[in-house]
Amino acid sequence: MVIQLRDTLVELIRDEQLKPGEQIPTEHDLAARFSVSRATVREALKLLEQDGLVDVVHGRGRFVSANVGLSVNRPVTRFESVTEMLAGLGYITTNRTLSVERAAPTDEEAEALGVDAQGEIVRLRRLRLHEDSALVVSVSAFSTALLGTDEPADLDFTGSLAQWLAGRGHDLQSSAAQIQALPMPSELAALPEVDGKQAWLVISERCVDAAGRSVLFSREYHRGDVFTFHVLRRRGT
Amino acid sequence: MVIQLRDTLVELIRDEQLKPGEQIPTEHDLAARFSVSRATVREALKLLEQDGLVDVVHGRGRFVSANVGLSVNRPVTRFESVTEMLAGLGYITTNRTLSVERAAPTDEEAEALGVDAQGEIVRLRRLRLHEDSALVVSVSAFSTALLGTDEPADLDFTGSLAQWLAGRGHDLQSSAAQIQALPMPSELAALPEVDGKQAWLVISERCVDAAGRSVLFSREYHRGDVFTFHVLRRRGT
DNA sequence: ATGCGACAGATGTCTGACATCCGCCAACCT
DNA sequence: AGGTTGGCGGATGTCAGACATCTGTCGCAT
Repeated sequence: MVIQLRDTLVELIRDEQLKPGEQIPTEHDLAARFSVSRATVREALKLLEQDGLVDVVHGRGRFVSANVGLSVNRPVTRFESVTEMLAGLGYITTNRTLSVERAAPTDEEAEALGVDAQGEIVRLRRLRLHEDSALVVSVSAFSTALLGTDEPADLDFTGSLAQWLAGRGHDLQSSAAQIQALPMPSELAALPEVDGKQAWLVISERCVDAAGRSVLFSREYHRGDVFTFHVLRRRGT
Repeated sequence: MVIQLRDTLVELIRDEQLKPGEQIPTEHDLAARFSVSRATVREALKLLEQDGLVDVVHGRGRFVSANVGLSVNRPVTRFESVTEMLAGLGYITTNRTLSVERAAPTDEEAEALGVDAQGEIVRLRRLRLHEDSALVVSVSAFSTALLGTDEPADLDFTGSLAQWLAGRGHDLQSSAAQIQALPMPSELAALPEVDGKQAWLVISERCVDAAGRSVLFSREYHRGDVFTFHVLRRRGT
């Protein structure tokens, strides 16, 4: 109910054309208007404050803040698989697996997955192709323990890796990501489908499942002339 | 007090080594422990829920969620000027102004600033140099109204543009930003300090002041081999 | 004119109560 | 014996009312 009220209040602010600086109704009024208690109203308003949509001044009231009016479509802060992202952008792509193999982890992979640097991980390299050109190049690493009795070569990763992991009990929930602009490593740039002259927008992320375990480290190269990421930025916090 | 309690609870979760899935003390216990009312505890906990740090199950309790353990240093979601960012990363840079001039806005600039496409804006192009090499190339646009009686050429922008705007009553608060990986436009790549072969990490953002006005549209090119942005990503919301 | 206090109205916090949901377990029925 | 039901404890969700604290305003006394 608090959540519902919060969303209602957001609508109210957006729809009533309340401009930054304007005062919003008091807790008492809102409680009366929506037939809920003041405590409930306060919890909803607190959420809006944390979102930076309203500012509060003790003794005076609440005022819509500067951030209203700023919004973006698919913020990078929303965790989603490459498959989901491409579908959301309307791209029809085909997946091609370049390689699936057991290999020694890079330092980065070892640290992210919490495995020994002398150990072994599964590394999966894939292309997302659109009209015979690679839009995204993915290099993913995960623990060999997830294979169970299967060998890497037996598996079919042309679908969503996130889905495959979910089937093994690891629902990806969130990640800590790095964003860089890099050229394509020469080994991958050598492929005919991969444009080696592009700037590539690279997301390297450590993904954790619902239980908080680091399950996947992946680096996704997004073609620079195709992809744009969006994000809202705020002072403080 | 709610905010203070929220931060205390975050510490409590982090320091007590509570792992994802573990239950946190009940509202009643927390209220007793910190000598506050249950209402106050609830407001603080609601904030943690919105942050995705705890999950709540009606009738059972609250449990620390998967996102605990994920954190990054200087998230892109934190709005800061290039000057602040470079200082935070420990770079000592010198500013060089390439040009300040009245000019016709690009479509993008006109839309972001809410000015007529046939109108005029001030465009400022600057370099942040480190050891005679450009780390960041900025192209900023703002309304000519901000000049007052001054002419562009009279102004000194070697300091922080954000500070200059603040002095004119426009404290930059937040922005909606795009992130791309692009080559440097040829005109700027021609400069000896600018590496034209680099991939550049580009942030184009519309910045709004405390009153919610779109004050500044800027595009910052960050050298790809130097800069890495960080961000937390979460499912939902 | 200036300063001070009363006052209204807003948010911040507290208290106690009841509603609802969940997990558990004992009593019950078949 | 086994499955169902109902009660109970404990957790969150919501409510009503009260008081505390802060802000701006207005009127009155100096």
